Amino acid sequence: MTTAFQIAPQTAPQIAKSTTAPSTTSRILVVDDENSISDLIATSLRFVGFDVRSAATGAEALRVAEEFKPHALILDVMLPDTNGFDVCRQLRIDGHSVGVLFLTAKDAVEDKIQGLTIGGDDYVTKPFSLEELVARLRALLRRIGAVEVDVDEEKVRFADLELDEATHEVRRAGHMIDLSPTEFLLLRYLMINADRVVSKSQILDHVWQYDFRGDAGIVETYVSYLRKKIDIYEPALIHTVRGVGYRMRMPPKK
Amino acid sequence: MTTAFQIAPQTAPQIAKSTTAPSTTSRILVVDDENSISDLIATSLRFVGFDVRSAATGAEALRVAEEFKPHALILDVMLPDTNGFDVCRQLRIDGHSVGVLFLTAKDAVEDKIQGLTIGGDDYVTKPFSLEELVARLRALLRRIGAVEVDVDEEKVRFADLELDEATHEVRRAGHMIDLSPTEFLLLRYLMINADRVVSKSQILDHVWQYDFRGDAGIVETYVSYLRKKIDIYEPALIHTVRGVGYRMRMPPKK
DNA sequence: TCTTATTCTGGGGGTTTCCTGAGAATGAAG
DNA sequence: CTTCATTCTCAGGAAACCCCCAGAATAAGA
Repeated sequence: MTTAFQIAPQTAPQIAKSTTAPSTTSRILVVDDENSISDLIATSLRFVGFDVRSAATGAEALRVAEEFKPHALILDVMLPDTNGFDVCRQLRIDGHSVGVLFLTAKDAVEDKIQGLTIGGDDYVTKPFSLEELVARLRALLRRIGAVEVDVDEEKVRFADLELDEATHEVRRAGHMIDLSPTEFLLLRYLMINADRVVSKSQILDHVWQYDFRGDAGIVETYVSYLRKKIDIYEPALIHTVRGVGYRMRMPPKK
Repeated sequence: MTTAFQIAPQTAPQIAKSTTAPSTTSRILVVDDENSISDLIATSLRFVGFDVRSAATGAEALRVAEEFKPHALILDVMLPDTNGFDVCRQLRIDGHSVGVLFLTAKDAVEDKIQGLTIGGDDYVTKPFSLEELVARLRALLRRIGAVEVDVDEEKVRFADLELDEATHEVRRAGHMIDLSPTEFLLLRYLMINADRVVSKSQILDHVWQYDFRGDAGIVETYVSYLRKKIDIYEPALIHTVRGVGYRMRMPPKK
């Protein structure tokens, strides 16, 4: 038997964006010395509607920030010249009021990740999934007030489905539905791209960690999980487009 | 330690409060020669809604105070040029009526600290936790009348829980509950962020001393303690959001 | 209809996360 | 010094989670 190893292209774009695109385009500065990572992030963020610049070193970051005036930084704590904390400190001394989303290795020493959540900041461990990164970035921007949002805007809706990004709650027709983190991200991705077909590769690229090497079969499994939780109600919203992917939509009235 | 969706620490309730009482945001001057400390404090205070400036020496503090006219100082007693007491004395000679929150090492000489509280001042020993620092600062501002508050505002409430900041008393449905200091801070943090998910990292960063080197497991332990004291009553209010953090809320209806 | 590719789903194993109890360290109080 | 409260560490077990597999079901094409 043949198992298809699908390593989807990292540039796979998130198609629909107009729905959640920020009203004012926020400027984001990505700082990471690994080009593959910063490109991945930058490309993805651009697609989602952000204004993005990147830097590979702390010094460069400060230079770019000076004239770019970003609303937020995505900042690797491990940099060739300095560490992320010093960059952050220097920036704030210089009077920039930026939010910082730190990138840290999963196994980072405890004392390295101390105090990262102070001042509205947050951190994400590598490897991450793009969906998660973007979600956290949005939350950060809201928190520091870089973009103004009314309470209702923290929710994603489709049909009688309602997904609250702040509380991680999902309801269908008012019923609370309990989802695991991965299920939550998957559902969110489907809802954001509602009425569009998304391929399994796309889903893999956005919902799973960027170093995930398994095959796309896992997506089937998780779609199955989701259906058992949200499509036990009528009508079914998750539809498969054979040979192409999945699509969330209201069933066509026959 | 894991990923965590992160929602605003103290911002929401803070903002909510500021609509009711403090007509003017209080100005705070932070004086400490250790950059990491003063940054930590400044960042945190700014986020909570204060107007903050910092200084690294006594001389600089006096200079900045001259034009900044702070309502309160957070002042390290150990400074490179002088000590905090002299700075304080000088300030008052110059006619400023400020409250002072001294920062002192744990093993500071007792008699130096004696009598600090007479002028409405207070002190906090290093290392401290941000929750405690902010709580003490607020108390100080209230005491010196920099902000006017009605009595009821010293209490934090959620559901049938009531936490009195002034007396350190906690009640659930009228029953007095006895909490240790750490338990109290933890509960307070959870209540202030009620209805939001807070990660273990956030809790660690805010409730524990900034130099704590243990792992986040201790948060689990303390949540466990808290539950045994406050969630023996129905309904349970502390909920865990697996892979994300904890959340205080009324159980979902139905 | 028959064949084949594709998708669905239940089951199982390995891992992670969480909860809790027990006991050691610390520090304050008597 | 002794006692007690508090804090912290550690470890076992339970539960949740994630991933893969393999057979069943389904749709498409011959």
